[in-house]
Amino acid sequence: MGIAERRAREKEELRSKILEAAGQLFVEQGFQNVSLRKIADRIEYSPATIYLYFRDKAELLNTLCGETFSQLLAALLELEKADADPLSKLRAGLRFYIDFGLQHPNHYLLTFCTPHHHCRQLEKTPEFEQTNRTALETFDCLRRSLQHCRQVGLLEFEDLELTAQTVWMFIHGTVSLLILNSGDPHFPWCEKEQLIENSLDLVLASLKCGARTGTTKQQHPVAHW
Amino acid sequence: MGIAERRAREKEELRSKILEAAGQLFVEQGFQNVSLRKIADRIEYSPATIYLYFRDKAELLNTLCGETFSQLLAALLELEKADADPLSKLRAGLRFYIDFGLQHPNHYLLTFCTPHHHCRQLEKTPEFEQTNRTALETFDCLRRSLQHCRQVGLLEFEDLELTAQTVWMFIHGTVSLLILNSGDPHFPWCEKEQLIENSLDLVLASLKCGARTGTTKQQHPVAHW
Amino acid sequence: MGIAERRAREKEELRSKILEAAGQLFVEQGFQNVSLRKIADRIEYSPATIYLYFRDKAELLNTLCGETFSQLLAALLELEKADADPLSKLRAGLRFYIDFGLQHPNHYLLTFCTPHHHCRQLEKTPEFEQTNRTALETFDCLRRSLQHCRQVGLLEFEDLELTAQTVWMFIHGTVSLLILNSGDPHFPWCEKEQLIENSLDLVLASLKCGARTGTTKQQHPVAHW
Amino acid sequence: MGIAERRAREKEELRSKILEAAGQLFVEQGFQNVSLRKIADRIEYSPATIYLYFRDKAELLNTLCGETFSQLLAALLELEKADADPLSKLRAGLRFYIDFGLQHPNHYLLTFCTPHHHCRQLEKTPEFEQTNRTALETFDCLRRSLQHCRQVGLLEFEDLELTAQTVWMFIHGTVSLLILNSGDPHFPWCEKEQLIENSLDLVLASLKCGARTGTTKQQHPVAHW
DNA sequence: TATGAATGAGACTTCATTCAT
DNA sequence: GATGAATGAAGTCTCATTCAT
Repeated sequence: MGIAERRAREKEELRSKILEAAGQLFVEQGFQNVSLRKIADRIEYSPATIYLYFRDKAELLNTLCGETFSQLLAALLELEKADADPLSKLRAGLRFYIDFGLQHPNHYLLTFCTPHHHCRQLEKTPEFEQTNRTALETFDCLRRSLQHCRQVGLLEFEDLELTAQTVWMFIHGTVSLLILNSGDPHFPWCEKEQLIENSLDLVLASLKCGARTGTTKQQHPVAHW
Repeated sequence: MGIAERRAREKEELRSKILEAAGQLFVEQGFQNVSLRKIADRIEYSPATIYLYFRDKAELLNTLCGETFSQLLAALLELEKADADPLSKLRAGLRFYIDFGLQHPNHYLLTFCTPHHHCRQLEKTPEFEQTNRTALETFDCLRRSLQHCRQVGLLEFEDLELTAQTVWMFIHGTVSLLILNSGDPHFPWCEKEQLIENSLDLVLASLKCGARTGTTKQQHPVAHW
Repeated sequence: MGIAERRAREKEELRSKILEAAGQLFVEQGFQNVSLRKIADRIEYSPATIYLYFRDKAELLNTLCGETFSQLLAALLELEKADADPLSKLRAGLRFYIDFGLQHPNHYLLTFCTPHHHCRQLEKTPEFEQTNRTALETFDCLRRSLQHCRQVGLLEFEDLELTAQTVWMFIHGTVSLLILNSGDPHFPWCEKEQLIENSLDLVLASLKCGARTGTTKQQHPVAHW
Repeated sequence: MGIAERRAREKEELRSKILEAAGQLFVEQGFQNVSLRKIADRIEYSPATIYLYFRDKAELLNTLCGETFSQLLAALLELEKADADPLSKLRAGLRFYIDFGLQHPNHYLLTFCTPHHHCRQLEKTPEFEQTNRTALETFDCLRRSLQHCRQVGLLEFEDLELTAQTVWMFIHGTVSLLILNSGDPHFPWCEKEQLIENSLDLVLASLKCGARTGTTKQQHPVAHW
């Protein structure tokens, strides 16, 4: 009994070690430059061992993304239950999303900033379906939160879906640039905390005023390249 | 003299050919799938020839991005001269930036969505310096444009630098997600044009209302992972 | 006592299961594509278990071939007992050999069409000795059958051993080409049944006429390559 | 001029070296067990170098077979011109075929005794088409030779195609067993030269007597396994 | 007895890069 | 200036085999 338990525990630990090593290497060396061999080297196991835990490289990556989403979703669902006004909760959720990305830069880049050309073949696997469902649920949190704010009159907007997607794009822009360029000495970056809070301020402000009010769509020259 | 001139001209032409072929291939096949051999094949030269023009692959890529963003800068500077109100010109500039990204998705991803681990060794090369200067100048366009709008009372904000960086982050979020996920069938994306225009609307709205007005910074739980 | 017996029986059953699964897989997937893991998967045991029954892959294969050819021998011995004239029985035996090969193409290929480089180490094992004895006995059937035919005047030939070996070579040629190329669309193969019967006709005809009669050994140019 | 020539010569030499090494290794280690690495090691070149001469392993094998056929065909066509009676020429051709196989055992096994599962993808390449055409032409030599013998009354048979294919099967049986088992100490093989000549004697005898004469197709028990 | 876990070796293949010519 | 030839390193992945439990 104890033996079986210990085995299961050890197996789970190695699995985690693989995922952790993979995540670290992605940050250190860039996603494309990490091979299964390097991951195996880092944890001092044979490359073949990895195949005992993940069918192939694609599944390893997918798992990495999936785990990230699960954690994020769980935390966001927790935040929803908080006893606070909808706007505060919206802001807290967005802030949480940003912090989460900054604390898991490798997973974030992997999930949102990397072309997933390998997904074609994964689309039918149950793991992928699961990851996908989690992602959609996560986005649902944002929809709900915005909807709440509108219902109680704290925010104004017409199209919920369009608004939610735009808000996500903005916040994603903040997270991804902070991850990628925070250490770049060639650009006079403002202080990180300031950038985050200002992002949240602007996003919420844009929805408070009623975005469309007085805004005229301008004619713009089309870029031909 | 004529001979030397012709030689110099030919040399420059081949250099351009290489860059052009590389750029095309990036668009066609995606960044990761382009090898020097493929570039060489397309222009019907030997792979070794490329090394007469670029020290290594990194330098080739860096040059390519640099040249691409020179085009962006040139176009944005052109837009500045237009005879229009500052707000329209700001909006046109942002729109142009988005379109540019969508039309050069691979260059955009390479420049803004990829960790640049290879830059260490490039930092001292004159090509890199040049690229960097271009990037800073491009960002200056945004600063100037925002400043104009504030001066004439069309927009309100306190910190110019902070605002410019935040605006860029938002717009970058729009571009990068549109590039990466526009074809993703697993997410109910809104129509691309709608997303772009809504992004511009919201960004400008946030600056019109005076972002800080009435916004209270919320206490938020810190994420521990 | 009962326990020991049951255990021995169970052990023998698992051994049979392994051999059976291996045989099936060879037919289904071709010889080269069968790994120990696939065999283990099919019987729902661990790959390691196979090593409790067979020293290594080579021994497994050897045993498999040995058992298969035991079946051939048994059937041929049965045919011998039939109440028919010797020539009919010779023909029936050869026909049986051909059919057997076509029904066990992978075993046949493995045994007769594949260089046995691994035999060196196997030569001393009792399993190999057994296999070998079976093969020799099988060939003895052919010798006996030919001898019978000669004794009763149905066939004419001088050297029994030489004749038997030649007949086997011919029939082997028929079997092996039918196995390897029967599905080849690039060659205008005659109908399989025709080829088999014609082979038998020609073989027997050659022995009826007295092969040497009137045949002059021709001078032939030696091939130098 | 001299330089280009030398280069071309050197390139051709290396190509030959690769093919030669591959052929040797097939004999020594068995076809399935030869990897590109081993071939590269033997000629003391890098594995990658082989890819400069052959697209992949399949093309290397195909070339090997193709070259063999070409040599065989050329020699057989030469034999056809000889001034001799058709029967002698037929026998000489068959003998030549046997000798050729014994002198190129690796090529022979590769071409005629190995399942060509990899050909599916090759079928459309011009190299494969060429190899195939050569093979068909080679078989045509046999057809013509048999036809000549029949025309001048030296041999009797009904169906030319059926007869040619059967003769080939017989001769192939002789060649392939001699190649594979000539060194087998477990079987009391007759002397090689005797086996060859006896094969030729029997084949020709079977066609002289008129195979069908007096041969009754026997009822035979069907093998059920 | 049976096996889960692990691995060394090796499979085919591609790539960025170098160098003699 | 241009390149044909060559390669070391690395890529993903499979396999027969071992061993502690």
